[in-house]
Amino acid sequence: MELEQATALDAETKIAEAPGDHKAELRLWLRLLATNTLIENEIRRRLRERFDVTLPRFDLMAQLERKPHGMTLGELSQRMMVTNGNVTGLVDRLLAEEVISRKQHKSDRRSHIVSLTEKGRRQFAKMAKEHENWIAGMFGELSQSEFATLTKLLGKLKTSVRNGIAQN
Amino acid sequence: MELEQATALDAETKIAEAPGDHKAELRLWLRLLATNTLIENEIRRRLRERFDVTLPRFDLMAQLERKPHGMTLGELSQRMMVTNGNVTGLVDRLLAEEVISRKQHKSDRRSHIVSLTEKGRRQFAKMAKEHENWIAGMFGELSQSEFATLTKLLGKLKTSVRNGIAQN
DNA sequence: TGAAAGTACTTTAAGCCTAAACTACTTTTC
DNA sequence: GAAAAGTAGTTTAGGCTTAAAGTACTTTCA
Repeated sequence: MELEQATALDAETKIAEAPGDHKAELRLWLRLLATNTLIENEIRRRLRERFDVTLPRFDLMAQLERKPHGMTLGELSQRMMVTNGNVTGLVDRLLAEEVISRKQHKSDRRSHIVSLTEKGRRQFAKMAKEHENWIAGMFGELSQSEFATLTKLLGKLKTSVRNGIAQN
Repeated sequence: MELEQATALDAETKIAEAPGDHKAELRLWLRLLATNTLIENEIRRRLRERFDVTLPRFDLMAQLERKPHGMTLGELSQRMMVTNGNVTGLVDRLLAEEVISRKQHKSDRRSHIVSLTEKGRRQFAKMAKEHENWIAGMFGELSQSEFATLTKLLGKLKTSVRNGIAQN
């Protein structure tokens, strides 16, 4: 039943909400978005400065690194949550840098398997190590239990979002 | 004290970590990123489908809606966490749609004030209402207390990230 | 007061990203 | 087994985004 401050959150807001009002949900979304953007912009900046690489390229390499036998473009686009056309372009650019290779699928001639080259694996290993430290540095103020709670609740939110989207 | 499922988190990971290993932090970041992308992609899709508008344009209008007297392009780019050049382009497109207006700053001739037109205010009001419901629909599975905890912890994370970036 | 430094914004070049239309191939169905 | 439906990937057109360089104006300070 408290009034809202300029920037602070208010756990009791829902109680006083008018029907159809979802300010608290909106605030959570804006906070999630802002936090994400803050991190993403900084990671982008550092990847460029330190390794002259873009975040989408780093992300694509990270996906491939987990699958030594490679994966199809379609699987890549699903995992990266982007369109096929987007992956086509990224793959072209990474092929030109010789950090990935592409070969025909054995049985399905529409399909192609891409995987990291040796050069790609080496390059990615260096980047991944620093990247991990950057993230740890940014997350340093959270305690272990806050960490665990946040990870758990985000998992729950993710499930809720997936279901909310599926239903319409 | 829970054991890890195939996809679930593991609160005890840190204890067993090798020095210099930050898998738990990385997992939190990936989960934050995935959740954000999931929501953002869906909001983008619905804004396009329902109102034929892009997320950046919606976002810019949302910023202006909170400031009836308008704001400068620089203030917009700060709040939206994008570059000045980006805002220049967005403003051009929104001017062409006549949902915002731009006028010279009274005392500083380098500066311009943009604000929503009447048409823009009307359009935004309609969109904002549905947008709020979309978010609420996606977040529906969280309890009130989970909601409050998540909002609080994200606030803390945001502060940690800001500080982590500032220190370098 | 006038040169130097700084600020607000724009322009440019290049990469990212999407939806929609397309090509080539595979699977289903009758 | 051939037409229809479906799938993997590419192309295209257009918008978003950035870093870096440029223009026009304002502030600082010697």
